[in-house]
Amino acid sequence: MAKAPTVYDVAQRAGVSIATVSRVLRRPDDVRESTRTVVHEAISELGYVPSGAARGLAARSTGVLGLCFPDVDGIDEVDDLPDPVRVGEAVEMVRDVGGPVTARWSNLYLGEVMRGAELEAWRTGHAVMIGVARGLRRAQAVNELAGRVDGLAVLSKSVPDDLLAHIARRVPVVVMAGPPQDDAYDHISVDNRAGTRALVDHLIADHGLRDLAFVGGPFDSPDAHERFQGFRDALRAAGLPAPDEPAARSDFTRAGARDLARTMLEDHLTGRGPGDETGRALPRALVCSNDQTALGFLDVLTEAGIEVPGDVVLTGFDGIDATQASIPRLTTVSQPMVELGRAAVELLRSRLTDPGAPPATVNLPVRVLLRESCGCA
Amino acid sequence: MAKAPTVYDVAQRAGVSIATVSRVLRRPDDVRESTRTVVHEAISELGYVPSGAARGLAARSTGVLGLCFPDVDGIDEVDDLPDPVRVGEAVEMVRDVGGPVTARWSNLYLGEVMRGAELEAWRTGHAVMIGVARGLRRAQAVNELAGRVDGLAVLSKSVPDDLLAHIARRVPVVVMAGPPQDDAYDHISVDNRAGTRALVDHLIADHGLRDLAFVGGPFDSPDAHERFQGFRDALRAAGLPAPDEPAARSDFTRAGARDLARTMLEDHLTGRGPGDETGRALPRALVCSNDQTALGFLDVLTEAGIEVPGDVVLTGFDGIDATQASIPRLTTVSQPMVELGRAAVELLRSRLTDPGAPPATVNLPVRVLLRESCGCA
DNA sequence: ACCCGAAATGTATGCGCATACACTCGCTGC
DNA sequence: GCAGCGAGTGTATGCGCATACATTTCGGGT
Repeated sequence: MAKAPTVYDVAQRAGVSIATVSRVLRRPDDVRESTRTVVHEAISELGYVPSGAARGLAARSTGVLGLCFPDVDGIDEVDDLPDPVRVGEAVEMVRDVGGPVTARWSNLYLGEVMRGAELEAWRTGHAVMIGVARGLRRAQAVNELAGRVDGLAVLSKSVPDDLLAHIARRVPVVVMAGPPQDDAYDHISVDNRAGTRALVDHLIADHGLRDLAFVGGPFDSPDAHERFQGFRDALRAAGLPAPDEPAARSDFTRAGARDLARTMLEDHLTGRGPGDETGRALPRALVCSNDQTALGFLDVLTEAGIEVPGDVVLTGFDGIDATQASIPRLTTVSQPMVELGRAAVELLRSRLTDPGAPPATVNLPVRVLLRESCGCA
Repeated sequence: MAKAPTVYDVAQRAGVSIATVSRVLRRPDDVRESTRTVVHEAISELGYVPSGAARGLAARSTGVLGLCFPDVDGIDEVDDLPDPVRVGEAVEMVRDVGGPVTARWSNLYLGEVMRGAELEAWRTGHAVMIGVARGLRRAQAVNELAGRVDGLAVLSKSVPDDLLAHIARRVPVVVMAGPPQDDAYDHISVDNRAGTRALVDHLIADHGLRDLAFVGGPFDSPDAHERFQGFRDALRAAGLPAPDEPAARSDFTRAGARDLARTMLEDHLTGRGPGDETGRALPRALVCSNDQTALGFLDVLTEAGIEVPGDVVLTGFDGIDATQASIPRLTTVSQPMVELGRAAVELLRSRLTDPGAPPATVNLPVRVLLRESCGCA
């Protein structure tokens, strides 16, 4: 690393001009084979690696696409960081007494989106740079990311609107997993509504259920809202009355859902008076707005001796791994995480090709996974 | 995106020189407040985002750190890509009849490593660029990555030696999760040996086990080898005879482990002659070189009516999520994935600070998770 | 008012590369 | 024997910024 060799060094060593060196790398067919060989030898001997910065500057395009995620760790400032494991520390023995399974869903989610993006980027010869819009210096971080890339895919809600508007003046922006929205950006969204609709259609048509309730999510979650709409679509299509509001709202966490479930259970019991049979007052099916919610309900229902799917049918949304491990396994709707990343990059590329096209929205299809919790084998 | 504004545009609009604009961004304290305000206004009005390429070129440092992963998808060429989900396709209904839980361990693993790296990079104001050394154009991809970063963290085995040597002449390289090796690079490794040692110490000391066997991994896995060494360390320390070779070798997959387990079970049974009690011939404890192997064994043992930990004690290594969902839950050793990424970036930074220091190797401690499969509560 | 040092700002240059354009050859065709 | 041509190569320039250095402005002391 004494001093990284440049085109000039290579040119001198190979006895050619820098233009030829550059051509050997960029447009090999324009150079005679014998010359090419000489240059390659010089490159190899010197350990030459072209500077991406210089190339990017000269070519007016970096060949890098950016991916911007929200901060799932909830770290606001440098001080919030947990201490790193100290090097040389002894092996730690932990008596793991159980408790809720570690929730790494969001990490997996982001990881898969990244994988999809990287895959598609690689296919087309792009590199991927990631950034997390986190902390007080968020604006600066996002700006720097935007300054280094040819296009930026942003996970919905990870960047404040004004900041997004600012960087969008420099690079094309694709918003991932947000609600289809009528702004100036391209969008990749997940078909929450159609997914829930298909799931509930199945519950009604194939399992003959008519008494269904929807457990919603936070008020500010567009996903939860869309899923509720899908729920209503299905009910209406079946000629059933569709509620205006979810029967309840979870905070999307398993623990929160447990509390909610306990409350609901009590209400139903007391509301029916003493001596009533457990759970009879519950809806026949609970369609939850996400998996964590469904799993929390499952915990409480099982604990209370209410059988799933016998007494109550339960479904989730997202397709997290834990839904395969629960008893019974949870019927859910699987998110196209990898596709999300791929589609975002694909859309960015087409935007770069045709900057003038009107903003596009791509709605990705989902997959309904039918398992035991809805009564399927 | 008509034409991204530059410092010149901002300078003109603000009525200052480009040097002042640059200073407002890089060293705000050198600029009078009133001037700063004017410049910031111009920046905001024009939608100015500094070019990372130009800055990198001028500053001779990009502020980007690279992360290079192997291709876990096994994609060699562009043609190998699975078709992306088609847009506008209908919701797919999948009857999920069970089978092995989807193995997303490696994705999670890489994702967590990335998360750790990003976290540490963010802390110090760096960006992270990822690359997957995949396909036939691997050399080019890695070169481009190296050309764009100030330092590169490479997952062991993801880059061929000669290529690594080439790029190491341009940027500092840290090798992650490889065996401690005496090459010119900095290394971050996981203390496989001490982890297994501690685990087996526990089996011997706390559970009084004396008849233990090690289920190894592939011959070419340094990790598996180190874990075996830890196993032997513990036996020897307890005055027990230590085998020269693992009792068997798995291919690190759950399915492969199942096959292996069945074969072993048959051998033991037939070797003992008819009428013998099931499983009595098996070792009292099976220390597996990774979790997938242990889970595969668990599948087969359970199927055969052999109780874990009653008849056979079983342990794994890695700490994948599935070990929390198995019955019984698997005692294992958890990998410091996030720390791996953090430590890599930390090491890169110190290397950038002091290029002259001798190559360093950091050995990350692991955590032993004691659960039911070894007899712990 | 004037001088001097510090603070603030401007000017000029180079980072390493891609590329437009100019140039040199070796041929072909006449 | 020379114009014309294309393949191969060299020369010169600019990409947008950071920064060394030059210059101006400002404030305080006398």
